[in-house]
Amino acid sequence: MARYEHTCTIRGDGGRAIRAVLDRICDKWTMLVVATLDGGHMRFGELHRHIPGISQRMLTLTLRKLERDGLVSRTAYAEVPPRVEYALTAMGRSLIPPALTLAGWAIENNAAIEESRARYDDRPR
Amino acid sequence: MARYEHTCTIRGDGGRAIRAVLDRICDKWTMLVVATLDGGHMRFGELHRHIPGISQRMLTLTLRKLERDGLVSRTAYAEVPPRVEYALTAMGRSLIPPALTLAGWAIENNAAIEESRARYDDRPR
DNA sequence: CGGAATCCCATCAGATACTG
DNA sequence: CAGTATCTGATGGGATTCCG
Repeated sequence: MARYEHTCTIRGDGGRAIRAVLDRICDKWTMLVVATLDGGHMRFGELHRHIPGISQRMLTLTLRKLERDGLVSRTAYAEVPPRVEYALTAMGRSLIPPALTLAGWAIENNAAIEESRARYDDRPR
Repeated sequence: MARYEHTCTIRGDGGRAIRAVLDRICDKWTMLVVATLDGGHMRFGELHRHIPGISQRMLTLTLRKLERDGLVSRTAYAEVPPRVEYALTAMGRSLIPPALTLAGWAIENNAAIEESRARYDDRPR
């Protein structure tokens, strides 16, 4: 009976909740940017240096999306040269613990998954 | 000082851990399939009916990937008509709690995010 | 410095048709 | 029933160039 009990939290609405979170954070860079900003406010270039592999374009797009969603605040200072600082909002910070939970799972199971893949790919046929 | 302390869990390896989990579960259907299988073993057609919007093709691809990663087991019975049952492995089940944590965050903050988006899109300019 | 604009390609994912 | 094969359009994301 209670078999589907807690599952309903994740897809009781036909998957709308989980779809919402996936649409929000499941691109290549969002989680990484949020995690990086957890260290405090940071400038654009600083972020760029701290996130290996990200392009200027994708950093901009990711930050805009996060700003739009209210997870990141953007503060531009009227200076020359320009200075722009990004920081997590309270809601942005609240995403860190759930993200850590998931990251923890990834670390714990990474080896097992790699093994499984190797086995699958080496299987006869 | 410990400002970056727990962040290192999420991206201390240059983001490899979080990248691994993202690459694994962050497509359109994986989480939904895992969540649906949490109810117990299920046949292909059953899954297809329980996941609104998924195409046969994407269900197949998603299940193959999950099987390869060792999160889902596939059992084919030599019958006519054919019967194939899918179920979560122990590792697959262990993904549910972290997923729930994230889904919970999504539900709690969904409204606030929608509001933020509306405000952002209505802003002057 | 912090972007915006453009071009281009690779992958994702839907629709449809066919099969053991 | 449980897939596979193929085609096609949509999206994601990198490289490059230009600008206030």
